[in-house]
Amino acid sequence: MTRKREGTAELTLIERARRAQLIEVTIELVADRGYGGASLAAIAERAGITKAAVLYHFPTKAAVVRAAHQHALTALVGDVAGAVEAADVAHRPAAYVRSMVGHLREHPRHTRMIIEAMVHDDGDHDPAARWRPLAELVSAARVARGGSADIDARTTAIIVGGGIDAIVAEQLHDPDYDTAAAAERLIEMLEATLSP
Amino acid sequence: MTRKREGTAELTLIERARRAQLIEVTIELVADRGYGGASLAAIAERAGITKAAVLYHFPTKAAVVRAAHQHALTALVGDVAGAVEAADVAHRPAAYVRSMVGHLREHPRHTRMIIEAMVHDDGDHDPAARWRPLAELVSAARVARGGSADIDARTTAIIVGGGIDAIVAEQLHDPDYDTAAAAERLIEMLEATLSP
DNA sequence: CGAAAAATCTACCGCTCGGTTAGGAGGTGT
DNA sequence: ACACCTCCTAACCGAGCGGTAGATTTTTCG
Repeated sequence: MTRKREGTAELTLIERARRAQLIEVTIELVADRGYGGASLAAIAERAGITKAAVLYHFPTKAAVVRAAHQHALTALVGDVAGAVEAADVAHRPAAYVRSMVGHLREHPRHTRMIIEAMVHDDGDHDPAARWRPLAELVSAARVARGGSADIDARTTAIIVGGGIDAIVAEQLHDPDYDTAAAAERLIEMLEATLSP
Repeated sequence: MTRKREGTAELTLIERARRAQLIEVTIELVADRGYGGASLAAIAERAGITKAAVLYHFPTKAAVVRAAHQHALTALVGDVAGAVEAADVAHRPAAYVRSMVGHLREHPRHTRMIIEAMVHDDGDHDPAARWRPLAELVSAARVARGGSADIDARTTAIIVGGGIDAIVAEQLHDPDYDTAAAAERLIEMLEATLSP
């Protein structure tokens, strides 16, 4: 019986290590072969164990993928949040774009993982929701520059967010692509709508 | 043996009709339930026939999806090409964005079909290639305005293309979203990098 | 050492997938 | 009446999927 520890989990060291390893290989797999290509058998094989062992550590395949997605996502948002808070309000949208593109450049697999999970998994996920933090930074920046709160910061955020995704996608295809320059160009376009 | 007509196909009327119907329901299916949700059984059921009958008209499932994708794509590029040619060179990038967003607004299923096929199907598809026509319009427009050919029209095109995708994705989630206004905002940002 | 607990393996189940095979209904031309 | 072609169905196949059951090895610890 797959009785598992309940409540405030104190995980064994090896359990921790396995979970971390499984998350790692799942990210690799999803990044390289897409969501559908990350079957339990494939995950197990790359981790050097069997399907059943994988399902000993996670209740379902969906849980594995969810954990992998979460792992990639929290690393990203932590990084970006740090960079954004270090900037003054008027330049936070730029800092947001710069740090996000930078992080994704250094962790391309995480990128694919996040995009794949977004696109495929949860049916109707609102794109606007994903970029709402950016929308708020845009509004605040406009105010800080003496303008009115942008009445359609939502649209600006959606467009810029799409630009970020596109830059990262291009880098995934061509590792030599200069994403830093592309980010600056995107920021340039963003600034054009930011000033009053 | 599935011997099929070879060479310069003269298709029967009913064959034409079935093929068109199958393409139609495939587009619906892919748009609503994603690429993976468009199984042969699902396509057949929605068309009122059996899987085997579907495979009588198309050699493989991939061929059905390819045909559906092609159908959606040619309609789009025809529409856009017309609008672009009607504009003078300096304003063609704007016309491109406007007409593409407009077309996709009127045919939301086609949109999903195209995006889904791009993302999922053919492995490593270069995003830059998809937006290369736009990149050329950008270069030409800069020249027409007396500037130098943009040295990184590629990046501009990638960013703007990502913006288009994002606007359309948002419309798919929220049918009341004002894509026309969003397109104008995107054009505004584009124009900022277009003038010398 | 020896028992309990943790981690894993082997073997299987039911399901769905894309695709194949053999054949039959219905119209058409001779 | 017969053969032919088009369009379709019913039944099946092998592979891969996520998941389960029970035995078995490995680790932990008194």
